[in-house]
Order: sequence, then structure tokens, then C-alpha cells
Amino acid sequence: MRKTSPASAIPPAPRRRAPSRRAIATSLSILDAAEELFAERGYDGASVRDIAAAAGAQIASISFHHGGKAALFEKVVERRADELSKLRLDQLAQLHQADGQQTLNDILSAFLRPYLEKIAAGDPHWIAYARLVAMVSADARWRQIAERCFDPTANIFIDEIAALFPGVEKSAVAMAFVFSVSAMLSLSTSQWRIEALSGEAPAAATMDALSDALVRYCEAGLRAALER
Amino acid sequence: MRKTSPASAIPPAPRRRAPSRRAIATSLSILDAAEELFAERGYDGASVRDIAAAAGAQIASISFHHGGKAALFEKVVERRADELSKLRLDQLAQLHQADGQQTLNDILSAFLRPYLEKIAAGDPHWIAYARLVAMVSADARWRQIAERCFDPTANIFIDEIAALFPGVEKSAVAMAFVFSVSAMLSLSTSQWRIEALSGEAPAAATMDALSDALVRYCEAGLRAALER
DNA sequence: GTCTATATGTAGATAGAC
DNA sequence: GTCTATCTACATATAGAC
Repeated sequence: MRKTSPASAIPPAPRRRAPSRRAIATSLSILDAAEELFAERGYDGASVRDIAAAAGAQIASISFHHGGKAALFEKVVERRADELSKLRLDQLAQLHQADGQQTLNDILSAFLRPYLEKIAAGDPHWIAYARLVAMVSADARWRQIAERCFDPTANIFIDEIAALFPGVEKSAVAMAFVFSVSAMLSLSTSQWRIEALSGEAPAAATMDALSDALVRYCEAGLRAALER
Repeated sequence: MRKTSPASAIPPAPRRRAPSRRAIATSLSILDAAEELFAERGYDGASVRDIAAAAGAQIASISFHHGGKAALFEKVVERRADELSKLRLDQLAQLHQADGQQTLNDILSAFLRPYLEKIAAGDPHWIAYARLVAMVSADARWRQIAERCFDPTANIFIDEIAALFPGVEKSAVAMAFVFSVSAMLSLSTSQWRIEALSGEAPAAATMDALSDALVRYCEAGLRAALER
């Protein structure tokens, strides 16, 4: 069944020459600048001009390296989503290896803590990421990004939670899960609102305390919504 | 100390002639069209051209009646916010009249139910409103709208809740309150995400069931986050 | 790969006739 | 109050020199 012709059978590799160090730097700085400006001003509010300027690059570089504004936005979201999904699934795998019965708190922590630790470290890239996720989640125009970047991991966690509540419909679990993700995102997207509503005393709460409160909030909320 | 001249002392009323019926209709249809398009595409994504076209009005009418795009956005948010705040504060007043000790569930219901009833009725204007609130809450550029339209009522409810948890810092209550508002908004803003994550079975859950689940979720979450 | 120059479209606002 | 016509600015994208 094999073709007899030697090398020509395999089409000549459509692979390009490896990009130069400088090209990589340009491409990356555009990605970083885009992340910041998209998060701050939204997709329509951030122009490729401003992104290029912030990156110290040419406008034309954006189309050249990333294929246009829309494709750039997708790459920005995808880069972070992939890293975060990996961390979350790693946590889940560790739970399974420990092979005691995992609790709701374990599963929720595996999902929430990796992100909470990122923002507790104060990394502005990850604070920006919450705003991007909120945009994608609220805008049907980015449906494909959500399906590709968020849904696979979310489904795994929803199924894990559903296993703890036999007889409860998956849609109910999905709903309570979305409530929890929304609450998590609000820590970043609405930080200024929380501060504005906190009154005079700034209350130098550590991010760790906020994280713990969020996990407790979500766990209790999920139980109340799903238990009979 | 009074001027002796008769009518001229009082400056001629700067009041304009009452607007015509048609003018009112134009102004209103612009407001309605703007609400829909701002919610669907965001502030930057919705152009005044499209808004005018959707309203069946002229582009120039937008500046004439509403003073420009930014002012129009504010009016759109303010109109709904005022109506909703009134409903919420009415509910709270009824609780106080009943003068039994009000529970956390009472207070949360007074805040959440008026909005949940609006969307349970399927009114697209109110579903759109959640998206607008989410935009304003996530974007510091609209800080003034949030301070004027949302904060006064939110502060009243936060204080009511705080009274049930003596010794807990107001900032902790504000945080848990923002979690709850985020979860509430996600019912409208991320409805399509909930559906996508619910799996094959569409599960024709009534909006009333979703509302009850949300209130249970928020109440239990608040308790867990605030109780010692 | 980078950069200049430009093509082509659309944005929000308003002057002035009606 | 409405509507036409137009102003000015800025958007994304790309062709072609380097």
C-alpha cells in the first residue's frame, strides 16, 4: 500500500525558517500590549494603532505576526487560558492520585486557587485576564473562543461536582458553577467597586483572606443551590 | 434689599416650550434603541449611526435630544437604575413596616427579587440592563455612573446586611455583596454560557426555579463568608 | 521582518436650510 | 425639531520599498 516514489511522496515541508530573535520579541511585545489594552478598553475600544505604539512596534506588524485584530484578540485570550487550564487540571489530577474521596472543597479549590494565587501575587497580566474572560463570557460574538478555551476544562469540573450531587441535573450544576466563576472574576473586574462600597476604612485585607472568603462563599452557595 | 422693578427682577424663566408629542417619541425611541445596541455591542461597538437607524431617527437627533453619545449612554443606564432602585427600596421599606426582625433572606430577596421578576417576565429591556450594569461595573471609565446610580442603594443594603453580622468589617460585607450581584448578573449576561455548559439536555427549567436557586446560593454564600 | 505610505471605510459632531 | 450635507478624525489593513 505504500507509495514507491522516494522523497517526493512527502510534500516538501511547508515549514518556514525559524523566526529571528527580534521577530519573536516583536510578536511577544505586541501580544503583551494587546492584553493590557484589550482588558482596559475592550475589544472595540482598543485600536491597533495604540497597541502597536504601546508595544513599540509598527502597525503593520500586527497583521504580519498575528493576522489582524480579531486573531490577535483570540491569541491573547488563548495564551492565558491554556496556562490556567493546565494548572487547574494538574490540581485535579493530584486529587485523584491521593485517591481518598475528594470533597466539594477540594474540587472547587482545584479550580479557583490557581487563579487566586496568580492575582494574590499581584500579577497585572492575570488581573487583566479576568476582564478578558468576563468580556468573552458576556459577548456571544466570541462564542468560539469560549467553546475552545473555556468549555473543555469547565465541563470536567462540572462533571466532578455533579458526581457529588447524584440526582441533580447537570444544568443546575452548570448554573451554580457559572455563579461561582462570576464571583471569582468580580474579584478582579470589580475590585474598584468593592473598594468604593467598603466605606472609609480601607481595611488592608490580604489577598489570601479574600481568596479564602471566596472559596467559602462558593462552596456554601453551591451546596445550598444543589442540595435537596 | 428687594429690587423695586416688578417682573424683570425675576429673570425670565429659562424654561423652554413643552416638547411636542413627536419630539418626545423621537427622544424615547432613541433611548430604547441605544439601550439595545449598547447592551449587545458595548459602548464602543455601538455607533450613533446604527442607533439612529434602529430608532428610525436622524443622527443629528442624538446630539440634539441627548447631548452626544456619552450622555446618551448615561441616560440609558440611569433610567433603568432609578426604576429598579425604587422597587428595591420599596421592598425594604415593607420589611421595616412589618417590624419583625428581618432575616438575611428577607434583605437579599428585597434586593434580588425585583430584578429577577423583571427577567422572569422575559422583558428584553431588563435582560439588556444586566449587560449594561456589568459593563459599568467593570469599567472605571464609568465610575461616575456607578457612584450616582448604584452606590447609594447598594450601600443601604450592605449596611442592612452588616447589621446582621456584628463585628464583621464592612469591607467584607461589601465584597460578599459584590459576589452576589455578579452572580445575579451572570443569569442574564452568561445565559448562553450556562446553556452551553449544561450538556445535551436543555432542561426547561423555569426562570422561577433559577431565581430561587440564586437566592439560596447567595444567602448561603454570604453566611459562609461572613460567619465566624 | 520592518517600515513608509496610502487605500478605504467609518466614527461622532454640527452648520444651516427647512 | 427635523434633516441634509459635510467636516475632521481615526479606524483596519495592505502594497511595495528597503
